[in-house]
Amino acid sequence: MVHFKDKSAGYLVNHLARLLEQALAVAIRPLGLTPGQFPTLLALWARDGQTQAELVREVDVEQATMALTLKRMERDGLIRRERNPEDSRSRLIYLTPHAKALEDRALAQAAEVNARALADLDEHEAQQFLSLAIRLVETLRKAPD
Amino acid sequence: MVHFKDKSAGYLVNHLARLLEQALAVAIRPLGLTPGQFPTLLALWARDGQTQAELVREVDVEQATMALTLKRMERDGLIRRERNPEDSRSRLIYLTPHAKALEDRALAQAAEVNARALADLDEHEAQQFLSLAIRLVETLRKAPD
DNA sequence: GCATTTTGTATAGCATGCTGTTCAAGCTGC
DNA sequence: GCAGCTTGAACAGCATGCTATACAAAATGC
Repeated sequence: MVHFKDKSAGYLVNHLARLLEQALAVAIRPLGLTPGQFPTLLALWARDGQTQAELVREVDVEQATMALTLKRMERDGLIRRERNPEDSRSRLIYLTPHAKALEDRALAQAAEVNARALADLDEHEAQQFLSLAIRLVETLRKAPD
Repeated sequence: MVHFKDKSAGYLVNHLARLLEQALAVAIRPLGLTPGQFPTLLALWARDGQTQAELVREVDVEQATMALTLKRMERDGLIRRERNPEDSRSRLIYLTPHAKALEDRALAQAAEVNARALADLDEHEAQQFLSLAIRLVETLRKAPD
């Protein structure tokens, strides 16, 4: 019998997200990183010295979530904050040398987890899955409700 | 420029899962339900009177997670627990009449959220996405690490 | 030039997930 | 018939997400 859960995008995506997050957690634990830090690290590896508000827009989480993530990253020695000469409400967020040094190994672990998840799909199917996922994200980001 | 996040199954699925969970939260809030309760409700609507261990296997979350979810559901008047005559370590979990009465409306809301997420895809693409997602879930559930 | 609005952050409170630990009850083997 | 293993469940501690609130600094309007 086919259950609701095999026909529900929400159910499947939630389940898949938990499995992927777990796999990533295991893969990057030896580096002292956690899955929740990954999107912010990607943004900072791409461009160092951003404000919290910029990171919020790029990572698409709520400001309160980003504030807490940055607090943990600071605690863990991944970032430091310096005053922003342009706007004294905000501070600029910079990666520590330690966090910069982790980039290659962290990306390699993430790529390995992705490859493992997609292992059962051929090249075309994998690309298809990513394209469709992007379209769902875009659809939901635009939907006002 | 294409970012890592547009090529990473993990990044995309995490983002998509957050968007879908949020949309579902809004849609079922008027019913007094939360997204985390949904998988357990689906299992109990399909078969009432299961043990916690059975629900854990069906929903595929950790036992501690299920224990806490059930505690909140009990607090919210969605379930009650009765002693299991077969095994006094466990209790059988039953939906309250209130929770049973919510089934149709809750399923309708979930279906509406799924439809909205898939709105940009045609019939074939939507089916393709669900099939591929199922295969990723199965691959990761089998992977030992 | 000042009141109002907007923007940038922090914090509290809560839901949902995890690991680790503990404990009771059932099962197994000798 | 009991020691030891297995199974069912609860709870503590923590990460990651959300909403709601609060407040300071910047921008805007008149």
